[in-house]
Amino acid sequence: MCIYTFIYGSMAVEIPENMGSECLVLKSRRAARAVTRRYDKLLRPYGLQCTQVSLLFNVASGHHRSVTELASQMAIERSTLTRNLKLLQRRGYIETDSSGQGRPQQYILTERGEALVREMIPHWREAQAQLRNELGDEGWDAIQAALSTIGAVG
Amino acid sequence: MCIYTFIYGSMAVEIPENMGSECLVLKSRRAARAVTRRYDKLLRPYGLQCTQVSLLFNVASGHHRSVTELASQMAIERSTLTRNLKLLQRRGYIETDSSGQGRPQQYILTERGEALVREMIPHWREAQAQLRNELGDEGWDAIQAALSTIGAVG
DNA sequence: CTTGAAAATGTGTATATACACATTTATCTA
DNA sequence: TAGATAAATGTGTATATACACATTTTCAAG
Repeated sequence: MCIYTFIYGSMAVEIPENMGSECLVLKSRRAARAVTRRYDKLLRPYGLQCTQVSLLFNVASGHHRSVTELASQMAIERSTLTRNLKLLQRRGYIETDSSGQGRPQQYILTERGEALVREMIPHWREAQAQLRNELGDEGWDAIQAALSTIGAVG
Repeated sequence: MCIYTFIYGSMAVEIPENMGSECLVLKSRRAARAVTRRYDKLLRPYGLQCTQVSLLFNVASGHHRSVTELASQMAIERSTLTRNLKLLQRRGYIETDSSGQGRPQQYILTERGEALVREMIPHWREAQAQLRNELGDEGWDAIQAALSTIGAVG
């Protein structure tokens, strides 16, 4: 692996040359920031931030029976998810399903949340289409595949 | 675009079928979380979190003359970077270069920071190698290319 | 030298993320 | 049924991120 040496004060520090260009954690986080900013810019005029919209979509899908299960599906830390859910709940978009008796907390949409989901879907589609157009079909597909792969890193 | 309808309480809500599998913001954030967790697990025993290590590497590289410039290079919000730098400064790894007279704050490594960088480089390399091995050379290259592309999304 | 624009940084507020530890509830076994 | 075990959630603490607005410094035009 190629490195380069640069003089730093009185000492020489060797930083791997590919640190900036190949550091997976640096690049994956930068990518997430860039995409988030873009979606936020497009969706913010209509209400929530994109992270909350995608969480709302996941709740709407209903493929979960507990917070723990939803956290597992989204590959997000459970306590993080709990707090994000509380925000949506405080704003009246979701609520816990009181019909169930067990310990698990199943979140479902309120009427207001349903209305918001309906409103946001076309804007979300527009954002997707815009980026797909910018990246080209090939680029888009390659990116989707790459993100699926690293999203599954254990 | 294909959608499916599911019954939600008394109403039917239509969520795009590809919402979960193709939402770029969901997937890019999930990928960043996964990679971050992995690097953190590998690097934490040696001190800092991976986000701070990569920031430290960027400071060490010295390709910046101000916080604003560094923020631009890293595609990170300036006020975010400011706070992250303060953390490293509080721990004695970096300091502001007092030799310059202008308004810009140029952060440089302290001796302690230099020692930490030297210590972390092999561990960072090991983390990179481990993931590359898991993903295979082809997968690795494809991911690198994809992340470069979306990281540049304006 | 004054003034006004531009550059750079600082701060308040809010959300997103994760780990460690504690608490509560459900379930199984003897 | 009592006690142990597992499942699910709650909470404290710390870091990461961004936006909006304010403040400070620099610098050029006049």
